[in-house]
Amino acid sequence: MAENGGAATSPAEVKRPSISLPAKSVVESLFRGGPAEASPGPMTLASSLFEAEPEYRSFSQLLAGAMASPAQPPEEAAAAIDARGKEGASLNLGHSRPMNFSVVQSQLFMVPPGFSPGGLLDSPALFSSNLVNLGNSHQHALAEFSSSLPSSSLTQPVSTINMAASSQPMLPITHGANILYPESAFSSDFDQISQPATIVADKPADDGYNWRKYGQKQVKGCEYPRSYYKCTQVKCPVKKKVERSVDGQVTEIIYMGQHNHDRPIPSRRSKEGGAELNGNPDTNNSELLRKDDHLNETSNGMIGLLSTKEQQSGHGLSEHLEGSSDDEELCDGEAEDGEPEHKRRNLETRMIESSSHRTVTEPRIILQTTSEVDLLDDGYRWRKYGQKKELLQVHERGMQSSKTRRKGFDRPESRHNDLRGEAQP
DNA sequence: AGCCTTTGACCAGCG
DNA sequence: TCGCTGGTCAAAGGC
Repeated sequence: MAENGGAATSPAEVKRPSISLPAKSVVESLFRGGPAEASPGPMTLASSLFEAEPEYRSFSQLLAGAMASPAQPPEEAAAAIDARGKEGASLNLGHSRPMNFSVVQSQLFMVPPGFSPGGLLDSPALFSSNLVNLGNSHQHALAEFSSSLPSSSLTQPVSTINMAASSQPMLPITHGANILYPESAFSSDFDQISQPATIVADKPADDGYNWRKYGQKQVKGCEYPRSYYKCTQVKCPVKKKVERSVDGQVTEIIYMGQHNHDRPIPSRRSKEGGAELNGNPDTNNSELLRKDDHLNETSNGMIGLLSTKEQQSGHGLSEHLEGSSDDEELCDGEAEDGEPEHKRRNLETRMIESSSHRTVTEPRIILQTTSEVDLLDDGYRWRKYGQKKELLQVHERGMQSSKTRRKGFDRPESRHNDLRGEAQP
């Protein structure tokens, strides 16, 4: 039988550059106050950057401040954000910071059921054109969410979190160490249900709901087989698609639909994932969930999308840093012509549009480099050769990349969609 | 016994 | 019309 997407998908063969923290730098200060051993995720980096700037209280202020470059006064930056808010906004936090690394936040922060992106989406601070008054609770919640990312985040090239419409529980995020953050950790009813702090990748997404796998396919252009799950609750229309890497890590989860029922009782789930329930919800999660209560007021979103592919892909950072490489985040065989990718993007866009009741503006936070030559600690030395001022264009590329995943491996183009006895290694 | 996963086959949309 | 592709069905088997 044909190899699953090509034998080249072996993790050992895929060299994924990772980012390590500079021994001493501003970065170090970012982690102060956090758990001793916990390394923050990229979002933490971002949020920490925000917090390190006390004068920026609201997200809009953060944006304004971030937008302001030495050549662009904050007022102009804020105006630019106002003008482009509907298209998303980029943050340039590097203007006044001696950062010698960069983190690009792009694409996928899709809020799954329970996390109620509706709350976030309803938040004018995050998604309105004016980007006004991001409540501290939101900012804090976001920061908390970020801080809950696994420590391995720092060794990931880049964290891509995309927010779109969904009412699904927070998705687990897998990282190299098979640590998942339970989507339920962001659900409003978390307080009532004992939840794990971490779950392993054996379960694609223990979000508190019960899922039945009803299919699996090798999707063309995607590295890993995609599994199809249905919520086992009767008459619950929710489905999700999960892509896994060969080593079992979830690389992407796409939620479709909205649960029309409450979560099953924990005992039910404990049967399926007893170990998952053994974890002690750390204070971060607990607090985060309390924060999330503010966010979980509405749930109009229908699709959640989460991807860790860019985290796992060592190219993500560098390409983002180069500022024009989102288009390269294509599945194999599609990078050149882009047409199939366009099709795919349209399909996914359609999915979201058809199932969401609102127009979703994806947040896009970009931390750009400031120096011409940046040491990224990913083992390579990067030279910045360009920068675009047009946020709209950047965002549009971001929209594309949010729907595309970099495919780093060759895979057969012939029809081998069905996995026939291709057991996991 | 019930629920799950696996997997070959089928279906529908699209170019 | 045909082939490709993603999504789903459903039988079989496992736990």
